[in-house]
Amino acid sequence: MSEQGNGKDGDGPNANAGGNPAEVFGFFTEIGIISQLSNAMLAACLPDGVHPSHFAILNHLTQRGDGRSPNRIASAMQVPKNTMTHSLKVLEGRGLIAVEPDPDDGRAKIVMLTDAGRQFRSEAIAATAAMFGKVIGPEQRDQMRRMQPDLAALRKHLDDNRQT
Amino acid sequence: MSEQGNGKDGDGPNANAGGNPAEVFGFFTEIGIISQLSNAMLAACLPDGVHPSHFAILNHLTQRGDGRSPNRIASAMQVPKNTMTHSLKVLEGRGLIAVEPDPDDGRAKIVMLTDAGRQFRSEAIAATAAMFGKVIGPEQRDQMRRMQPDLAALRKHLDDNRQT
DNA sequence: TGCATATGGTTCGACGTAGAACTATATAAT
DNA sequence: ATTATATAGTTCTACGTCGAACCATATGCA
Repeated sequence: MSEQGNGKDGDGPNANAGGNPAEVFGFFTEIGIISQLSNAMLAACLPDGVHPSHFAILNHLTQRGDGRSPNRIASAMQVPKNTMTHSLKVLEGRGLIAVEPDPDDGRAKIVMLTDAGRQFRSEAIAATAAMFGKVIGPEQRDQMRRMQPDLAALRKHLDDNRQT
Repeated sequence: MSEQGNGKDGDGPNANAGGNPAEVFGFFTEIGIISQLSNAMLAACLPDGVHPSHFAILNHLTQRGDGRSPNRIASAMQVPKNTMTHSLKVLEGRGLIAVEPDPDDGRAKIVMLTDAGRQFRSEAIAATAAMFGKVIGPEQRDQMRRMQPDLAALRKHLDDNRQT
């Protein structure tokens, strides 16, 4: 983002706290743009009414295993539970998941992947990989590999220290 | 995201196109999470009804200069122009910008920052910098600095090669 | 047992985002 | 000059997201 870089605008008592705030600001801006672009690429690979956030749920269930409660899924994806209620209704309506009552807890439910859901995810991943293959070359892959450790560490730090 | 990493699911004809697609997928997932977290931090610093996207517009006008058309701002931020119409109406309603007709083009308008808008942005930046200062330490700053060149290069590449 | 509190999920209302259709002005072609 | 086309903005509608209020069940405590 590049901010002013002259230290003129954010000058509170301890505005830059041991570093240039514009640097941090710019970094997150860059991150946001990449996130937006990659998300758009993913969205372009998904059919009709399936949003990237829906795909992320299928992905999560495949990797971490299904049979979990909506609430657990919601906190794993860091969205409020009412949002999860809505998203699960969409996925259920398309037959990609099945939502059943939890036999051990009268309040809770259990989310199961259907065969259609698993197949849908596989096809979406294939389509996405194909598209990425057109845009991501060896140079980009190297960049990603270089950033990966710092990126993961930063993500973890932010995740642990978030005040929400 | 870590995908399977066994190359079992996305195996179309040329599924991995010279690299592991799960690697790319995981990278973007990490990026998405960081974007979400940093955005949440920013949102927490903004008052009542001002969304990060609104703040981004003020920021853009400050850095790139005001007096531009809504359409130019929209394409710079990569949102559709109807979204920009809505966002500008919010900012105008709060007195942070002024929208005037373009004297040179009967169709177009011109967006100007107001003094209140400039001041609002300064205060928001100060608040954000303060919050970042609490969460971002020297180690994180080093990580960001290390990633910065690759990140910028990747962003530019994706930006140039997007099919939208 | 009975009551307070916590937790899982849903409903409601508000808002940001975006595609499609529309109006108005500008530009190009004939 | 007239007509076709492109561009700037708006409106309409639909959808994802989320805070707040709400209901039902579960748990802790007296």
